[in-house]
Amino acid sequence: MKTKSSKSYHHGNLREALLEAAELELIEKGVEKFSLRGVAKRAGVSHAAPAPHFGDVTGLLSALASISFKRFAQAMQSSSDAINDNHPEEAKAKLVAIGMGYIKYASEHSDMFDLQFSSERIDPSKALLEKLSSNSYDVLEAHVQAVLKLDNRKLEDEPDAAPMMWATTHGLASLFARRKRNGGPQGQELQDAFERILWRTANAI
Amino acid sequence: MKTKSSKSYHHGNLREALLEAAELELIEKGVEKFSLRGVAKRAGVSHAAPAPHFGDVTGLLSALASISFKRFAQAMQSSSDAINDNHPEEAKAKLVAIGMGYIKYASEHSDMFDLQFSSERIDPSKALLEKLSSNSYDVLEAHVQAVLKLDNRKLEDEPDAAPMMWATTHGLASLFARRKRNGGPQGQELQDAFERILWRTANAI
DNA sequence: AAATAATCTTGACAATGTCTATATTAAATA
DNA sequence: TATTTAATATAGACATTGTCAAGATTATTT
Repeated sequence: MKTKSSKSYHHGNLREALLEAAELELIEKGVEKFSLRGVAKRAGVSHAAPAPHFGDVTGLLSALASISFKRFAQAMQSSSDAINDNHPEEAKAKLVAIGMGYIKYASEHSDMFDLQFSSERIDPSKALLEKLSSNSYDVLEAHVQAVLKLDNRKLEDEPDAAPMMWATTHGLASLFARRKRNGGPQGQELQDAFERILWRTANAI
Repeated sequence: MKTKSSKSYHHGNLREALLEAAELELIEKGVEKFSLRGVAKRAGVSHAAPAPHFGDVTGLLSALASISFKRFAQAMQSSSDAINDNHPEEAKAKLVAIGMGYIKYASEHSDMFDLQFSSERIDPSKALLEKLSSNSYDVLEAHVQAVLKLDNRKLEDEPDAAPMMWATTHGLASLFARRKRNGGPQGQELQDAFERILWRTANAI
């Protein structure tokens, strides 16, 4: 088992090291100023070392976006799990929690979030990316389904319900992430407003 | 009055010519691959000619984003104006039309829309940009106000109403624009679904 | 042990944004 | 009108970037 500090010609764990370096690069420089050479420098390898692992810069960023999608879905799920099971309005509360987890992830990891949803530097047709992207949607859709079930309704009866919830949540998240990036306000009142809006939307589906 | 085809050293109307060239460049290359030198080439001037007019590439793109914001607000307004004044639910129908205009602009001019809302290549603190951005929001807010007035409510009583409508509309628009960019479906059924969702949201404020 | 494949380095190339110096023309001023 | 001043555009240079090709080094397989 090779360690990362080994000075051998072969790194031994370069793929993961590059992904870690890429995340730092993304956080510090942002999506647009993200540089492949900068990543290589961070990892202490030559500028062409990433090629065998990721091809071009799009390949590296797509792999990073895949990681972000995994964490994203996980953040939503754990936000939902934090709702107590004997909550008076459990289903809706969990759906709102999903939305708040969505927003929280977007604001705390705005660069990764941008990479997922609004970057031309990734290739969405990469199989893994498409799958993980739809996984995230499925998490939310499952919670919408649970809410519909309260009234004995099904997803097929209400094809607009999940897209509506997704759109509102995504709109809040991306507008908030943008505002945060531009130095706008981001206090608790705003979070409270988001939660109220999500509740209203959950009640309207 | 100089014509654009004049071969004089001074262009005479370079600022506007560069903005037109920049829009073409943006449409053909996208935000990320947008090149200042490419714009200069299109306009038939040297690569450093844009500098006196816009400073750097951020200056040019910010100016272009300002133009887009103007058209954006105008598209929403004219979409609202197209609703007949004796529509049975005039106020809500106009609000929904605003949303549909929003979505239509995002899908028909997705590159300009991206530039407005999700690009690190513009400087949002440019005075004109901030003003035009809030103008767009004001158009929607005014329509929300008209809807609230139906029940003798005021904007101050319902601080969440306009943000909720904005978020849902923006979410639909940006998710749809992304899907379109990635070659996803974009049929009439989708437009109908958007309209139903906007109606639901308008009824929930 | 030898052959093959994967990994990494080095060097090169074109493209890009921006800076400086300079040329040309327009506008202001005397 | 003549001259000065400012604005506008060009040309050249520079550092940075992504990608490619050739070769060196090491793992892996045969």
